[in-house]
Amino acid sequence: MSPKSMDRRVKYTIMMIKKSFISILKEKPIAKITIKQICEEADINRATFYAHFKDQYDLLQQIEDGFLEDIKLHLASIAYSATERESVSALERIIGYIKENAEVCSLLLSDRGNLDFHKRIMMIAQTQFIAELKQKKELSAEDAEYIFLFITVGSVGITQKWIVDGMKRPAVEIAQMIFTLTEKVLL
Amino acid sequence: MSPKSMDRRVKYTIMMIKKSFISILKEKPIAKITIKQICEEADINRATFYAHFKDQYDLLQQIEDGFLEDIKLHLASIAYSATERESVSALERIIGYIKENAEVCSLLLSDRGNLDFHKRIMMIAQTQFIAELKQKKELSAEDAEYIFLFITVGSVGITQKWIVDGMKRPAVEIAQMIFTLTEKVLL
DNA sequence: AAGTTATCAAACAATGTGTTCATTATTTCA
DNA sequence: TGAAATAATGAACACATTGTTTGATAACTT
Repeated sequence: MSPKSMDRRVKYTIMMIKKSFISILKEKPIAKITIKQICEEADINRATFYAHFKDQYDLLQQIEDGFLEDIKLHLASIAYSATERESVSALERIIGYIKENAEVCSLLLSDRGNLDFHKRIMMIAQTQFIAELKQKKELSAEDAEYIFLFITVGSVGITQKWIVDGMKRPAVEIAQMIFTLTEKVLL
Repeated sequence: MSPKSMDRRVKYTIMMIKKSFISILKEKPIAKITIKQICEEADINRATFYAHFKDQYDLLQQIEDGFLEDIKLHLASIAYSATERESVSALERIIGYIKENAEVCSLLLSDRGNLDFHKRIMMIAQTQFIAELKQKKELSAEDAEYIFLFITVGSVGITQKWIVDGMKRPAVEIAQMIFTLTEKVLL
């Protein structure tokens, strides 16, 4: 279902529903949001909602998926990075993209979204970077997983704090910080 | 409201409700759990539920709070630890306690519970440990916060994975791993 | 044993859910 | 452009959950 091949009506409907949902999500946790409310705010029939989404959670999931799709595209243009400069740059790109879409991101990455989404974003940037280091160092598969997890989740934590604090620092700085901490752990 | 001062009936009611809730939480996410279902499984009147809890989320919150209370007690017996051995031991204690109460913990710390709860547990063990290192190193307050966050959230990630993997490794090993990674970051 | 307090069953209006169906509006493409 | 295809709509529906209130009953405390 690429947005290109969609009927214009469908595009409009989905756009309005997502917009409405995001707007409501700013005010209350997802558990308190009703389908009815989403539809009223979007001025979309409730039956139409059910034609596209199962419930609020399915809707959130789809928003997140679309987001990751975008991020992947942003990264696709970057060649596989072997040097530090390139790694940091990849991280910076992602973090910069997050800043551009601050409104939605700060929602999805705040307490509102779910932790899995955080992880997925960070893993995109680091997976290949970590893969190399698995080889370089002589780590058991399981140990490597634990360390990988430590780094990934920690990085997510940092990004989240940065967002909550209003994204005042430049993205490069955060990217550099994550990279440095990662290196230390892998020393 | 310490459990000591409670009417026996109240103790019983709350016990049954929590038990029922935990049991249901194994099968479905909290959002899909209804008050009615909790009460039926607990054989408690619905009106009685509302006398004690606002909703499922309030109930979960209270379960988590009780849990943290327990953990704090477990730690209270440990003197302020300055050496590595003592720090690791403190971590091991917590992780060991988690293992003892595996059933509930694996729920609260899995995707089911919320991230804040993870953080709160780990912070208990590390707060004072980190405090020292803020002084030793010359870090700006903000930088220290970011690094602290990286470590805390990363540690939570490791513990979570350990639980999900069935807690096969001994608790000391995980404690040692967290300590080592923490030290590396702070190097 | 008497007084206090928690739980209970039953009932209630209010609200949301998920689905169906005929009707209307928009889009697609031949 | 005009016909066929498709999507959105409004209304209605049975059903479930919610949160609250009532007076009666049972258990606890002192």
